[in-house]
Amino acid sequence: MARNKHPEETVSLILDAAFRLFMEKGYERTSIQDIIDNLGGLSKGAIYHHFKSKEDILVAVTDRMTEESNRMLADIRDCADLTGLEKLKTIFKKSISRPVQDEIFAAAPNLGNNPRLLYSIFKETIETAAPDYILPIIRQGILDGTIQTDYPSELAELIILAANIWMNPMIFDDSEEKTFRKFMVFRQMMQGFGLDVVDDEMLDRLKELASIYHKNK
Amino acid sequence: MARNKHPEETVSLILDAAFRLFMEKGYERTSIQDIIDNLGGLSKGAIYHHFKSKEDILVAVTDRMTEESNRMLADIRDCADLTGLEKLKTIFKKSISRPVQDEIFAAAPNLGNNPRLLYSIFKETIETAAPDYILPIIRQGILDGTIQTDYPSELAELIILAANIWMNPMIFDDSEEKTFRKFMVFRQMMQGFGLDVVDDEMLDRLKELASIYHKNK
DNA sequence: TTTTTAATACCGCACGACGGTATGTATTAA
DNA sequence: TTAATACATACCGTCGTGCGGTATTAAAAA
Repeated sequence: MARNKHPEETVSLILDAAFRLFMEKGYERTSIQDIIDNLGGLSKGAIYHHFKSKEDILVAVTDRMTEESNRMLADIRDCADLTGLEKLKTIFKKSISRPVQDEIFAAAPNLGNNPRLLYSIFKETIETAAPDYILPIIRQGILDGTIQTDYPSELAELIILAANIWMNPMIFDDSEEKTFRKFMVFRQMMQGFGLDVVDDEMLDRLKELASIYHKNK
Repeated sequence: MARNKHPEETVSLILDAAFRLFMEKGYERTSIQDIIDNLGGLSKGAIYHHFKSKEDILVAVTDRMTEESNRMLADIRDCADLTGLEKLKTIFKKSISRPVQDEIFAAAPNLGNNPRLLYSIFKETIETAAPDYILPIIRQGILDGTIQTDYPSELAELIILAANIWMNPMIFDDSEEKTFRKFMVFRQMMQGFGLDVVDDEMLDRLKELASIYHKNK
């Protein structure tokens, strides 16, 4: 393939193909050659010019996956006129009402059979989402009196673990009903922490989302 | 190596070596050749006679890891003279006071850098521990009135996920203090579900355990 | 402007290691 | 004597990766 004046387009192409293949076949069962074959004439050398290893491609793919979500989290975290508790509530509300047509759902992913990708999400959740996004919000909530806890960072971890992993439809291919039941238990857990973040409107929206997702596959 | 009249001993040797290597280097960075080299004269053919794939070895290793724990869970589950809530409490008490000198801790494992093994534990937790052990106990608790919930299987999942994954020192290499703080949040979560399963004696024992574990490495 | 230079986008082959298999052989129990 | 089985040996195809080379570009020098 001819040299591209804008190499980031090539990088993007590689990531597109890699993402799709990782989702379809899993990371381990996707070879570099598979990615090449889905790229239209690009060579192995090209890939290893832009990425230093296959693992490096996985990292880039995961980054791109969580980018949008992290941007949303950052926006809410940095919003000036919400209490800590309100921010938490906003997060769950938004994560429920996110557009369904985005590429993640379109790929009909199956992280439940994808150890490496699941591991990436898991790591991202613990090492980034919890300390960088949820924790500051909880700290604020403690200051403004809307959240009470003696262990903010552990609370942040447990909450986001439940939300990002256990309730993630990409990981658990739950039925519509099961998703709903999980959410009910999640709500009770949050209430147990004194956090009333799930209202009935959100539950309605959730049913809807689960239904759409299951029609897609 | 000469033919062994008791082939299960050979199988056990293979699993011993594989387990140690998986812990030390991770599943993916352990090659079949590595296992062979740690076996004293056993050949590749021998391994592939007893296991049909490397993946198959991983499954066997994980099974052996969770075997003891599952036996304990089964014992408690099938115990006749405890209420559901008491059984839950017994589980957490026992899992805290388990002997520290067992092989798992001796290997100073690092599941946090071991995607495949982490995935195995994760899967085992969701697909076996939750439905086969915790769920029946919760169901019993509902019947005998010591546990109240509309969503028993989801409650089982969330509880065991927090306990087996989030609070697993093999996965999270937490400091002694952090482990304790997690347990406090876990306790609060359980209380939020109306489950008072963590008493002060358990917390004391926990501090002790965390301390021993960290001296080992 | 033209020429030179240095960087870089990409090619493609070759390598060593890997997981896995086919086949052979010796030992055992029936 | 036979059939099954516990191994050994030799080999295969594929994989991730390194590397020498080439063409294209933008910046520096003329």
